[in-house]
Formats: sequence, structure tokens, C-alpha cells
Amino acid sequence: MKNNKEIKKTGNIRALSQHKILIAASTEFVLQGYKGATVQSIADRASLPKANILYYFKNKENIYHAVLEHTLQMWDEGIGDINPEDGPKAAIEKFIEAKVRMSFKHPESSKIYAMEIIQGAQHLKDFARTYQRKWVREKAQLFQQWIDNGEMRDVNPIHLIFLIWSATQHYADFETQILTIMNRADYEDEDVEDVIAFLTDMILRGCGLH
Amino acid sequence: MKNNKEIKKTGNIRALSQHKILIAASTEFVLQGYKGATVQSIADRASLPKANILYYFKNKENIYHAVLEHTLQMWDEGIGDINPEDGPKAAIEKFIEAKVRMSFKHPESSKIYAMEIIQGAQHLKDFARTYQRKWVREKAQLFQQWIDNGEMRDVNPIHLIFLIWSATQHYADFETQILTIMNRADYEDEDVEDVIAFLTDMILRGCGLH
DNA sequence: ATAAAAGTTAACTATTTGGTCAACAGGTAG
DNA sequence: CTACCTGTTGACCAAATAGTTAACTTTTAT
Repeated sequence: MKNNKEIKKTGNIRALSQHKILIAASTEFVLQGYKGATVQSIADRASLPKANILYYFKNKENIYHAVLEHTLQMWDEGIGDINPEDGPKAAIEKFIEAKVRMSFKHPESSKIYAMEIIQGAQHLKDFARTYQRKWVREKAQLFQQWIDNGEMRDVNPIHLIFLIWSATQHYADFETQILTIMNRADYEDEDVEDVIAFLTDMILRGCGLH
Repeated sequence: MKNNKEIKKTGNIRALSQHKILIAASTEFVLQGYKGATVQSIADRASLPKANILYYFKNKENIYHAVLEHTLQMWDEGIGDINPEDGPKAAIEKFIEAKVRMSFKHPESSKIYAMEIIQGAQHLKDFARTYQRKWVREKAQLFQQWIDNGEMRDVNPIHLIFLIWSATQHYADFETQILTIMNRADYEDEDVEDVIAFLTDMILRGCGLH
């Protein structure tokens, strides 16, 4: 008696609670790290009793897994797949724009991802080894074709991808530092456009595509 | 009876032990985060009994502070101060080279620094607010002068500094990911030169300085 | 030679924390 | 109405861990 229809009410409260917990957990994991985030602190942030958290997620590691999965989904969406039809200029423009918007919209996702990688990617090794490696190689090959066709300068495509990743994610991961240096409390909408314009300009020129 | 002369032998074992502990602690903090790194794990890695660790450092937070201080010293050295005499081209070249070499030589420092910032820079707020903000503004002004003199393209100097920081540190912080994607076990000396060449080329072009 | 200082270390303690459990509440289907 | 499933929650426990203590050894200064 558990078909998809019946999960309207029951499934609703489940999904709602789980989502609330996920958001709270994300914040805690970013702020305190995996070990530093306690089930109690997640519960407090979600305004639920601790036992209720453990009712929805078997244990703390499960919560973290769910958070990571959520993060990877974000990554997938925000990566702005490169389209061969576009040619190098439009492709790079779209890619940079997608990643910058992503960074400003979901900084926690970027931060959790970054922390996971910095600490050795214990939970993401497989992801990087399979999915991500394939993605990078494919896109690098695409850039190489454009280079061979004389459509853009001869730059190392893999390093180019790394450059775009690092430069865009920086605004999410190092948010605190950047805001402090710029003496601001928060980013403004304008900042997003500024960063897109700056990075697009710099990198297109670097590729001989201005 | 404690003048500087007497600290030759006594000070030696102190300095030696403290250094050994610092190195071990750095690794543990990177791998496990602040809360996740236990005094015992640091002791094990340093091959010392736990009580000995607490003899040299009053408590865990003290160890972390020492590690952070050590990291900031690294940062200071590795930042390769920008010299106004050099002009924009040489200045950017030197800056990029210094930061890239730094990243490959002391990835743990970069990682600890990155984690601290990502988590909200609780221990580094003052550093960023005073020292770092001043540094960035000074250097930005320098770039602005070069721009005004027509010595380089009109690009936002602050974002330029962020770009160089992010692109260079990426190879330290995301080491794991990059190696996995490139299907390698470790970086080679050659990689350092490749990255320096790639980033210098890209960014100089972006600044109209090729 | 010896006293003081510095360093070493096992054992212990108080606290924190992940996870369990059992009792209870609320809604839903037949 | 009633039996069942889902969800809620306080109380509890065992393990982990930061930090203390006190006994002991080694080094240094005179």
C-alpha cells in the first residue's frame, strides 16, 4: 500500500522535514566542519529535537551523505554544460556566467564541496575518478579541436578549465575574506555582473577571443 | 637565569619538539578539521605521548593558533611583495610565479588558510580586516596608476588580485581533485613550470601585456 | 656533586556526543 | 470504531576525548 499517490501527505511531511534538516546541516557542516557539527547543533538550527533528526536520518554520516548528494546535484546543474555548437567564445562566456551565478547563489554548496576536496575527498573520490574526470577530458578535447581549427589560441585546455573553476568558485568559498577586504557586509546584485564581466573579459582575451 | 645564551640546548629541544608537533598538527587539522583532529591523533603522528603535546602547548586551541601563525608567516613570505619599480608586466610575472611556487611547496599552509576562511575566518578576521585589506588596497592603487599611465589595460585591480590568488592557490587546495582528474599520484616539478607559464600567459594577455 | 629546572609519561576525570529506546500522539484505511 | 502506520520526543548509555595530576627522569647551572 505504498504507491506514489499515497505519498502526498505522508511524503510531504517527510520531504519537508528532511529538507529542513538538510539546510540546517549544510550550514552547520560549513561552519563547524564534519566532526564539529553535532547532531544537537543541527537539531537546534532546524528547530527540531535531536531524536527527530535521527528518525529521518539513521546517523550523522547519513546526514552528511545527503548533504553531499545535494551539493553534487547543485554542481551538476550549475556547471552549465559546454555546447560544441556554440564555438569557443560563446561556450566560454556561457560557462563562466553559469559558474559565477552559481557561486553567488549557492555559496554553501561550493564551500562544502571545497572542504571535502581540501580534506582529501574521502567521500568524493569515486565521483572525481569517474564522472568528473570524464567531463574534463571531454571538454578539454572540445577545446583542443577549436584550437586545432584555429578558432582560439593554443592554451592548455585542462588548465583553462581549472582556471575558470578556481576563479569563479573563489567568490563563494572566500566570501568572508573578499567581503572583509572590500569592507562590505554582503554581496550586491551588481557584484555578480561585475565579476562575470571581469572574468569573461580576462579569460576571453587570454584565449585570443576578444 | 634565562638569558638568550642559555637557550641553546634547552631551547633546542623545545623548538624541535614544538616544530614536530606543529607539522603533525597541520596535517591532522587539514585531514580532519579542527574538531576532528584529536590531541591523541596529533600525538600519534608526532610520535609523542599525548601528555607531552599538552606540556608544550597548553591546550588544543593553542596548537591551532600556533599552526595558524605559522601559516600566516608562510603567506607573508610567499606573497612575493609587488615592487612598483618593476612595472606591471614584471610585477605580475613575479607575483604569479611566487604564489604558484608557494602553492606547490606548502600546500598544507594554503589548505589550512582556505579552510579557516571558508568556515568564516573566526580566527583571522582581524588579520583580514587590518593587514590584508591594507595590502590589497595598496597594490590595487599601484595597478591603477599603471592603468592611468597607459601601461596596462583598464581592468579592475581588486578582481585582478583575487583572480591571481584563486588561480594559484587552486593547485594547492584542490590538489586531490586535480591529481585525480589528471590521473596522477603526485605533482612533478614540470607541473609547476607549466602552471606558471600558463597562468602568466593568460593573465598578462588579459591585462594587455603580452 | 647537587639542587633546581626542564622534560616525560601513565593514569585518571569530567564532559561531550552519537546513537538507542520506549512511551506516546496523530492521522488513515477498512 | 479500531488497528496500523508515521511521526514525536525525553531519558538514557557507552564511547570518545580534552585536559589534569603526580610521579619520575634527564639536563643544566653552580
